[in-house]
Amino acid sequence: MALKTQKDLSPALNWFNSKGWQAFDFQQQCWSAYLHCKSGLLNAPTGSGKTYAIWLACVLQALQNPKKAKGLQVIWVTPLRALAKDIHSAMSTCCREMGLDWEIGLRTGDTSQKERQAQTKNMPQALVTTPESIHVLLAQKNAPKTFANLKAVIVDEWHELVGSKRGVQMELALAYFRHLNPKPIQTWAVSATIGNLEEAAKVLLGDQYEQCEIVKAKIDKKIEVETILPDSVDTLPWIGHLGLNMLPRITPILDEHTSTLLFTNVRSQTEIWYKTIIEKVPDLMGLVAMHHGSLDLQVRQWVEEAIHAGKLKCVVCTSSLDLGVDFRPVDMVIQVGGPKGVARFFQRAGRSGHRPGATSKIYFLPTHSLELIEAAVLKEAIATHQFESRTPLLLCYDVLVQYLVTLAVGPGFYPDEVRAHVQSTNAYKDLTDQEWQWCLEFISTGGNSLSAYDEFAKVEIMNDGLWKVNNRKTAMRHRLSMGTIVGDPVVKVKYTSGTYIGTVEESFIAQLKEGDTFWFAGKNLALVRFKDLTAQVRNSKKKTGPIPRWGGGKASFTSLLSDQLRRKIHDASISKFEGVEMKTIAPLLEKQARLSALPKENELLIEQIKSDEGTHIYFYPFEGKYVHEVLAALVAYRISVSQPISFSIASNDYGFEVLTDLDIEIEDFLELDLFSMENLLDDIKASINNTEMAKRKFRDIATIAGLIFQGYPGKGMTYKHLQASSTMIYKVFEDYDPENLLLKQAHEEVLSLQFERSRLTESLERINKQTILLKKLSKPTPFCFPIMVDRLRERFTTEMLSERIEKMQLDFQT
DNA sequence: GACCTGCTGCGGCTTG
Repeated sequence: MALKTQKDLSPALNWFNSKGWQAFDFQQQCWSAYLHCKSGLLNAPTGSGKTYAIWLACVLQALQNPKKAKGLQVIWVTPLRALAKDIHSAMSTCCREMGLDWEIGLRTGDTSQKERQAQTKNMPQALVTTPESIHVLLAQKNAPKTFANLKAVIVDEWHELVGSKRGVQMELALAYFRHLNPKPIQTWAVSATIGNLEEAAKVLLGDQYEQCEIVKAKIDKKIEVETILPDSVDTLPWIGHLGLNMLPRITPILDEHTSTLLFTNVRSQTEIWYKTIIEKVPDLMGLVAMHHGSLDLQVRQWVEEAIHAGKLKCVVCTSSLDLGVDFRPVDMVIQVGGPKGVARFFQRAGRSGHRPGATSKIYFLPTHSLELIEAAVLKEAIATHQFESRTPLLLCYDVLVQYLVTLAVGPGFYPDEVRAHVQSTNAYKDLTDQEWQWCLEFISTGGNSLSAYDEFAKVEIMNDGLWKVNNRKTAMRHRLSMGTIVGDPVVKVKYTSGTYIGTVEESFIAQLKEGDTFWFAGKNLALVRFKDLTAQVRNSKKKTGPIPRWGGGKASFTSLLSDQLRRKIHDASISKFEGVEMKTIAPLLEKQARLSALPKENELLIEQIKSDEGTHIYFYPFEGKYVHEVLAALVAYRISVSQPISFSIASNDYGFEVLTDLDIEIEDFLELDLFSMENLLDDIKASINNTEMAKRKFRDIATIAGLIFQGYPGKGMTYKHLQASSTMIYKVFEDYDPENLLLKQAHEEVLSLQFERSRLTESLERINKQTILLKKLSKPTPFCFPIMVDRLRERFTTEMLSERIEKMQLDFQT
């Protein structure tokens, strides 16, 4: 029975009061929506108590029924194991204090086998878990029984999942629950920073969207953003991303606060900052630590505990600490370098002052001069509550195939039933008959091209029409490779004693000889031997040596950030400099205007410079690195079709360069309609090395779809091996089964995810409306210099690079 | 004078 009166909420209010907290309107709103059996989305800033709001709703409803509930009632899903652990302990305490006789279970990959078995026998009333673990439960024979009594599912940090295949996996699990149970299951997403709330709610609820309620907290979370300004813009470099020269400005901030998180954008930067801090500020030795995804998990857990316990003053970290410290606020946050997106910046800011009513504070440390504009944009976007949208994924055949095998490994399935609930999701609502048949065929025979190999015919059709995996080895292999996260193979770094330190890339270790030293995890290490994907090391006294670099996804400006950035530059072009950041950078932008120009919003700036390298042409769409990479390839391709010229290309978030060693004039080529929308897709396919990228994407897709077995836990596979088997399958599909949906998906993902097709189209449309502002220059400008250096860096070592830069400066001073 | 570049995330087994 639903509750209706204010009085029914009083246990929750009392509980809040007993904690010394204050319940906000949105919490009461959330409770009454929940108590009226609604589903929906709860949107409130970090640290506002939204977690408790929704949890208390579950508890209040449970309290209505004095008998102890049988079986699993509530599932709480989080994207992180660490978060699951935190929430589990908070929920247990809450239940005890409210007098609810419920068992709260925790199930992630960390859960012991014993505990798992106990759960299978006797499910707790509430389970805190991850999307992957839910699917593991779905792969058990008794899955229908396990979830038969389910009343509610809460998906925490939904914005982290929407927009990824993990989100699609969650959609499928929710659809399964909904169709298993005739009674409606209350489904709530909890989310802080997301631009497309409504769409996110739609994705959560699929075809049950009509019952949706969006509860939006009207709390104005106070966030103070302060840019650490240089004394003058001249002291900030034009290029670079480390920001180490600003360290003297950081130390006073560390002194003034008990605990600070210092966010950097990349792992090697974290290592470098950590090293520099303890070298330059020896007082902080032992009070600073570092945290990133390639460090040993235990070390990371220790660091999280230590900052919470006040043993550390500062942790230098990457996004690895974006989440996961939900119940552990720090005093101060510093962001080094541009975060490339508003939501990410906001999220990090929220790590400080993480309490209802408290003000969060974040310092932004620009590492090169143009980042001052980014600083101004971030400040404004946060003040006006603008956040990026998370685009939900559609028709991921790989995830669907995995899901079907999961069900076949577990209870087995009848295709018609499953098709109905699969199509009730947002991701697969447009799945065609043909595509569905293809998926069924694929899991039962291996499809057109793989039917000769038994191992791909995973699912058997029983006499009664049930689709089932009977082969034990197939079932085990499937359980071993569930989930949608495909990691790159890595090299483990261990002491000779066996103590684990962390992971680096194969290519980094490959360049070292035995005895060579390097700096990693805050230690000087020497390589002893490298065998079986493990680097054995010992401590070294030598202080020199390289710092590992990890390859990974390159962040690009989000479109929200790019839009605002173009506006700021437009403002600058009419000498409008608002805010301290813009005032500080004004002299540099004026220099840009003097040397070349500042484009208005309806203009596209193109700069042409001749050097002894040849003709450099720079375009500035200000659209983020990803889009620029494609545009650069497109422009180079379209010119080269008209006459045989070869180009080298480079790009950053602001613009891109095409360079040829020939002496050309750009206006000869502008008539070619370089940015035309005609034949766009074909030209892009021809210009970028589409197949190479698609092959890499295909590796992930093939792994998710269960075509490539990643090996047994702990054993691992070398990169070469993995790539080899996926290349083989790719080739088989290409030759014998070109209509293969997984192949199609790989090409599609390259275009839509890597190259942001929709953004590309938008920016081309804009460019076509813009007037071209062509400048022929003899000296590099603040805009083009960083791109120029970026291109060189790819070809030269550091020493050679500094010589080149010196030479370049001499060249241009003439 | 300017330069060290690009994140995160989960899950599973064997068998003495």
